[in-house]
Amino acid sequence: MSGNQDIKVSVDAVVFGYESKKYLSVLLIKRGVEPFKGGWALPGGLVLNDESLEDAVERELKEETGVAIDYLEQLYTFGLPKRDPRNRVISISYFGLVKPNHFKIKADTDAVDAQWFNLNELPELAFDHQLILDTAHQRLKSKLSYQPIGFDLLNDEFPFSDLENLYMTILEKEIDRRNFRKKMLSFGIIEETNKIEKIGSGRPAKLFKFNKNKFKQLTVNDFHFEINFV
Amino acid sequence: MSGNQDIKVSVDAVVFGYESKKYLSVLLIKRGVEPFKGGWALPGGLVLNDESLEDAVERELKEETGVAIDYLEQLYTFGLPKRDPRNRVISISYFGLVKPNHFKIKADTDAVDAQWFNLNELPELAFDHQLILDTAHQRLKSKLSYQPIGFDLLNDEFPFSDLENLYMTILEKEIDRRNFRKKMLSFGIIEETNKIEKIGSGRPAKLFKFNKNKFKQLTVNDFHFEINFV
DNA sequence: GCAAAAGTGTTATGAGTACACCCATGG
DNA sequence: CCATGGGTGTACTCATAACACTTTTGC
Repeated sequence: MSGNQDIKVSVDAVVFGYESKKYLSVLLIKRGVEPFKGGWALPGGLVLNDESLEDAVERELKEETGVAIDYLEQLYTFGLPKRDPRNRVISISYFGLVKPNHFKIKADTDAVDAQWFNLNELPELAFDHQLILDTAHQRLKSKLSYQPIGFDLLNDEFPFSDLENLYMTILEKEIDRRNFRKKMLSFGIIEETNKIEKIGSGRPAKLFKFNKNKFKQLTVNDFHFEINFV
Repeated sequence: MSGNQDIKVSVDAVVFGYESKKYLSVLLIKRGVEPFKGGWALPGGLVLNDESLEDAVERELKEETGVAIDYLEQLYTFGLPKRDPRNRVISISYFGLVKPNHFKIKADTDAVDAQWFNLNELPELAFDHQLILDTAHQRLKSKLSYQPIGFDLLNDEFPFSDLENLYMTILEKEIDRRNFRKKMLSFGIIEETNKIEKIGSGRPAKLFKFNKNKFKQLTVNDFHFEINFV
């Protein structure tokens, strides 16, 4: 019952980014060692003896990709005996989001081969990483409806159309713009700035801001965020 | 980055039971070894090298309590370096439910000291087990509203009042009986049996049954279960 | 016939849904 | 003045919420 357990502990992160009006992206790294050398995988690695799981994820992300993360939560722990072909390694997976601002991959690191992939054009992934990714994608889809995490995929100030498009892209649904805006604003957690963004053609858009503090206040008094459309 | 990682992997289970019209119970065991020898803790233990995490939980539950579990899902992984005072041990926690039928604790086992505790009258718990328990309690509360897991806390056939009381107990809310019944039945996942239960005083109650297959069918076609009352 | 719990229907209110035109800008 | 995307209001429908009396049994 003790002494001879031989299991390694690793963390892996599924980090999503959103390119305005386009698609979801996922952060992957090219493996430099066997197994699956040269293949693509989620950023991650073994946990050090004296660091917390969260610290491990953040360290690995920094080392392997240099990307700064805006939202991070634990996803699920994958532990089938054969998920790593060599040793037994269980993986505590994390789910992360980054704002477009923080997309930049720094090249000053070990495993230089970090890259954003369109979620619809993924390469084959090492280990059970496709399963982990699917789990994260599922989590993103469902959380979007009952927690205001979408804002961590947008810059601090954003035009309303970005928010609309984000929801439509992730939920893979058409959403009525008027109803969406009405409901979003009704929560009272989005503020209008007095800035205006002019890009491309068409009428310039007002910029809005998510008021995180307001949201936290409301949450205390059994306030419920929910966005659900047919 | 490899070779000298020294972290043990354990599983722990928070198993809830419901005593009709009374209260929620949690399954605990009395520890036979240090640390916290003689104290109460969640059932669990180290994962064996060649078993899956789920197998480990089920094995430990069987060994330590003899209780057969009706619902089991992964809860959260706790991994702070100091959560175990001696070695580093991360714990993958699970969330379980048992029907009243299966409450019996078999005494033919190692750690004989397994016992059900009223959730409102808990002893002090070993390690960070109170935190794990709180997390599980939270999960139970929130899942009850959007997944039909309440049925795994009742016998296969139950009077409607049991279901009502279960929801009121767990959600700590008064619920209008007429509206509750109307909504529950409207999902079409509960069947009336032609049995009747007479107990104590008052009018005897019809017994109902949860139709799991019907529920699964519906789930495929974007059916959404949700019970929310003010 | 009294106590205890089971069973049942209607109305009012508010949230969700469907739907289409005008506005501001750049070229 | 045309193309492009931003910004806005109303009416209908349906789900939720509030609410109280009757029925069946045991004692």
